[in-house]
Amino acid sequence: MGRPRVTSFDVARAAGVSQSAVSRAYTPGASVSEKTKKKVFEAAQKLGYQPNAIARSLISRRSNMIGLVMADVVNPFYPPVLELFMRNFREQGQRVMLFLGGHNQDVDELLPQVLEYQVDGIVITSSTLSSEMAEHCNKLGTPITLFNRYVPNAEVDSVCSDNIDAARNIADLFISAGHKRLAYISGQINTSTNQDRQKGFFSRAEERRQPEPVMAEGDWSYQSGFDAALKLFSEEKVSTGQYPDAVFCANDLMGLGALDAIRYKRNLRVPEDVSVIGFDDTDSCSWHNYRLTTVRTPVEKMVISAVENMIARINNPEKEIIAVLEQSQLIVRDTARLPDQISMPFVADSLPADSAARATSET
Amino acid sequence: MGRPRVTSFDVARAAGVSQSAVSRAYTPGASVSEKTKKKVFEAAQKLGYQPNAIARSLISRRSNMIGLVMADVVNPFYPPVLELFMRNFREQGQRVMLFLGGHNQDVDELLPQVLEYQVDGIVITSSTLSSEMAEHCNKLGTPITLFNRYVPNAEVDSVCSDNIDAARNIADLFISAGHKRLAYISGQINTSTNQDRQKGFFSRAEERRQPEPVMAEGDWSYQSGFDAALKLFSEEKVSTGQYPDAVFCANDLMGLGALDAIRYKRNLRVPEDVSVIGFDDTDSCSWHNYRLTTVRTPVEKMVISAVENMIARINNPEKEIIAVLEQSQLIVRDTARLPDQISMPFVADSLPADSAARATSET
DNA sequence: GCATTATTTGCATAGGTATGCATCAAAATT
DNA sequence: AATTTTGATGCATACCTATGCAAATAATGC
Repeated sequence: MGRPRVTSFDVARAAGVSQSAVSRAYTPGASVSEKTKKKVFEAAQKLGYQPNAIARSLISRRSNMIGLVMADVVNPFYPPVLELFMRNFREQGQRVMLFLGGHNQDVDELLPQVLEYQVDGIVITSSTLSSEMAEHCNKLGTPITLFNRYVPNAEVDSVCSDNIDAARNIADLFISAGHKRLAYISGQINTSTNQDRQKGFFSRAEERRQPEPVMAEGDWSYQSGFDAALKLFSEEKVSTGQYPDAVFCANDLMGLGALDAIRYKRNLRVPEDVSVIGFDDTDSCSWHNYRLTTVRTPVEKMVISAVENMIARINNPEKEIIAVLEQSQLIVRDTARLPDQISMPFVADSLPADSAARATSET
Repeated sequence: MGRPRVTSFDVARAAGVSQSAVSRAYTPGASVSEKTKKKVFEAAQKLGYQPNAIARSLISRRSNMIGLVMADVVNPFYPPVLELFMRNFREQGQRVMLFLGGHNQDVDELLPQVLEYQVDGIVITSSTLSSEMAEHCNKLGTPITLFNRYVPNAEVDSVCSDNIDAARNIADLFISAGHKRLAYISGQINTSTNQDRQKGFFSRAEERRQPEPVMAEGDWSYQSGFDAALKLFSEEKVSTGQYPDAVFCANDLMGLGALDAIRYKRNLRVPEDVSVIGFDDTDSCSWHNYRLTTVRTPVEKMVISAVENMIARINNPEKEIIAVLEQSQLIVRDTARLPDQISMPFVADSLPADSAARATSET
């Protein structure tokens, strides 16, 4: 199948040096004179030689490949995460083998395929693996980092944001601002992300002696948020005034769906009649027609932590296991009435006053 | 660094067979008895053995890895493309090494890194490579497929959608529906995608003896579409009635931005005062508040073509070069007045009449 | 039961690079 | 000029698996 390849031996012959010399020419910091280096590169250039990373990996026992297991690229939360991982791993000289489809049960089946390729490490986003599998990887010496998933007592690193805490804060904000009828639109109920957000929201409401929030089930999608809101704001409830006055949506997509339903199907005003808060700070939240108040996870910081830690562990397998837990911020826009005192870190993302002016002034 | 690995020799010893037998046990269709196969797998199980794909690649000259070069994962057009590629390549037993950041000039620098890993093939989305680089890959026997980019006379396969034709059709639709003042909001002007869409739109307008469409420059982002629309619909133009009555946006994101600007900043009605058409059929187009009429590229079909062709070429390097060109469809929603006779393939994506009813009936 | 064919098995080698060790040349020291 | 130190080079081997070939075994036909 493959044509005869140009190898380091060919280059060596053409350059009049040994194969070792060729190898060293391509190894930064190896012991080679500038002169032979030059000879080697010239010969390589002429022959169209490229070092074979596969062969290198075999002998050096370092593939410089990271296996990245992603749950759901289509959810707009993930593309930026993917991009950040790619960029940061690349800066560390690591290539990325991508694997999709990581619901928890899948991951155990997927990992052997990843391990086959002798990746230097594995990052798993938003899914967990069995403890047996973790043990297996550990035995093989392949480090694993969980991103957005925490496993107590497990032998794996993890980098998460504190969903429970953030959701508790949202409850606090709603209540302190005087909302009386809280509601929650859930993500897929069996996911840990959803469970944490729900738990935080409900538990804080209870602590502050509020009636239990009403809940409608979604699946993270826009349409499910839209539908869920139609249920929470049934025409009957709207006509009797017995509709929620504060809705926490487990992610932005559902938040936007809910917004559209509340405003355009039920003709309620946001935030005057109803406050809505989302989660993730997806791009579309800042679109002019939405301006959804939401929670931003420090994704960049998290990815950088994950990558740095992975590299450190590859270089030192004995490194102690870490469990990073980052705090989120509230991104204040226009869809929620908030108390004077905001009880969590926040950023006001107001529209630049001159935006329209600037844009038109150039015509 | 790496612990001592479990190799096929270890398994062979434990199973009381030769290393060849172990290898064959893992090779589908190889000549091994069921009995030894069983012995091998049991020993492998006990030792935690996994075949080493790196070593296999080295000798078999097949890495079963595809290099996928993506331009811009953050643009919502691409995540579905990525997912499709992942799924289809996986079904063909191929893993994917992902590489980001492929603007044309980058690709030539990026490819050597991809080739190092002896990938069986390379897919490049939305970027081109120099003819020298194409020649280089050709010499190495590494097939290349361009996705969404066509290079006349080049020695590479390509799978594209016909942007020019689609844009011509949009112009036709606008004109036939009686629009008089056409406008175009461009993507980044140096990209071929934008150039094709622009060329098609303008050339057809000219052919039909319309005044040249006015144009505002965007960069594919929501905000740039918003800003571009503010320019096209300056307050002065709006007050004198001299604003465009039909806007073709080079992608959906800009289309949505334009919609928001036109409706909420300029208080014009869409589609009564202005028709807007986008491109790509991104998810958010179908959101209730937008319902953007747009053009859908047959992405799935294209990815399947690209993958099938790649596999075929890997198995037969002498296969003739193909250049697939798929037609797009119009997705009819609510943002454009259209003629009675629609001159291109189309789908009416009307809101399900019972959607709201169904959603509320369950409360 | 013997000859013939089909199926398994093991041996030995190849695939392309990195690296410890020994050798050798050059530079530095006295 | 003789000796030590430094740096460059080549040799040989290891990394782990796949596969052609020959030998051995099992299955088949008569």
